[in-house]
Amino acid sequence: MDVIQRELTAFARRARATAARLHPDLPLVSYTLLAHIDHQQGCRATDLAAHYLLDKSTVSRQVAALEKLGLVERHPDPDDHRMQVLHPTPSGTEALASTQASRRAAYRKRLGSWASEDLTRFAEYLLRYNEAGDTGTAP
Amino acid sequence: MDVIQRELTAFARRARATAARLHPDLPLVSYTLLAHIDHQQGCRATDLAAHYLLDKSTVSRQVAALEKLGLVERHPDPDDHRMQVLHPTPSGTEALASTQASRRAAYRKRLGSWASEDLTRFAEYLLRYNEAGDTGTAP
DNA sequence: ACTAATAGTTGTAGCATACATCTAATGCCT
DNA sequence: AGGCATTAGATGTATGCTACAACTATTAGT
Repeated sequence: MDVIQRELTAFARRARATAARLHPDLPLVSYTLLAHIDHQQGCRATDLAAHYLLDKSTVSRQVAALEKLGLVERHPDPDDHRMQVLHPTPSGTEALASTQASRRAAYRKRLGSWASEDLTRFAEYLLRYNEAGDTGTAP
Repeated sequence: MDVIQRELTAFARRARATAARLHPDLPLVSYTLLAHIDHQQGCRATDLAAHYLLDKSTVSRQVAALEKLGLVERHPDPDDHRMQVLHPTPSGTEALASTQASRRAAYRKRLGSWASEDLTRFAEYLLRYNEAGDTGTAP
C-alpha cells in the first residue's frame, strides 16, 4: 500500500512536467478542462470544479482563458440564468484532437508493450481508485 | 487506453487538493521531497530534480525551505564539495511520521476494501508505468 | 593550466490556485 | 408577494510552484 502511495505521488509530481512537454501551446490546465468539457458534451463550470477539486474562481479564470482563445463557448442556460453551459468550439475540438494525438502517441510508447489484459485491469483499478475519491472525500 | 489517460489525468489534477488537505501544515511539495529524502536515506538535490522532473532551482528553493523549517540537514559531500548530501533531521523524521499516519489512514479508507491481490497488482502496474517514464522520457 | 562539465544559488517572471468578497439569479417559506 | 438563504459565477488579492537564465564554486579532461 505504501508503494501505491509513493508511486501515485511520484506520478502526480511528474505529471505537470510531462503534460507541459506534450502540449506546450495549450495552457496545460486548460487542456484538461477542455478535454473534460468535450468528453461531457457540455457542462457547467461548477461541474469542473467539483470533478477536479478546484475552486470556483480557478475554473472561472481557466474557462475565461479558454474562451479568450476561442476554444470554448459559453451559453447561458435558458432554464437557469445563473448557469452557463460550456461547449467546445470547432476550433477547440480541433486543438483537442491534435494534442490528443501526441498524447496518445506518448501513451502508446509507454503502454504499448503491455498485455491488453493488464491494460484493462489497470484502467479498472484507476477508475475504482478515483471513484472512491469522488464519494469518500466529500463529507 | 484512453480511460487510463483520462483517469490518470483526473488523479493528477486532484492530487494537489488532496495532498493539501492531508497535511496543511507542511508546504506540500516539500513533503514529497522530504519523504523521498528519507526513503533514500540521504540523497542529493540533483537526484530529486531528476526523479520528479523538476528544475534545479525549484529543488534548491524547496530544500532551502525544508532546511529553514529544520526538517532537513545539508552536509557537503566530503568527496565532492559541489554536492550536498541531504538528510532528514529528527524533527523531519517526526513530522514525516505524523503526516504519514494521516496519509496512510486516508489510503486505507480508499483502498481498505480492495482484495490484497488487487492491491499488489495495482502497485505493480504503477511501478511499471512510472519506470517506463524514467527511462523512456529522457532521451 | 585551460576549458568543459556539474552542483547549486539567486533573479525574474508566469501560471495555477485558494480565500474572501461581490453580484445576479433562484428557491423556499411564511 | 417579500425576505432570507442558496447557488453560479466573477473579481480582488495573495501565495506557491515552477521554469529559464545568469552566476559562483568545484571538479574533470586534455
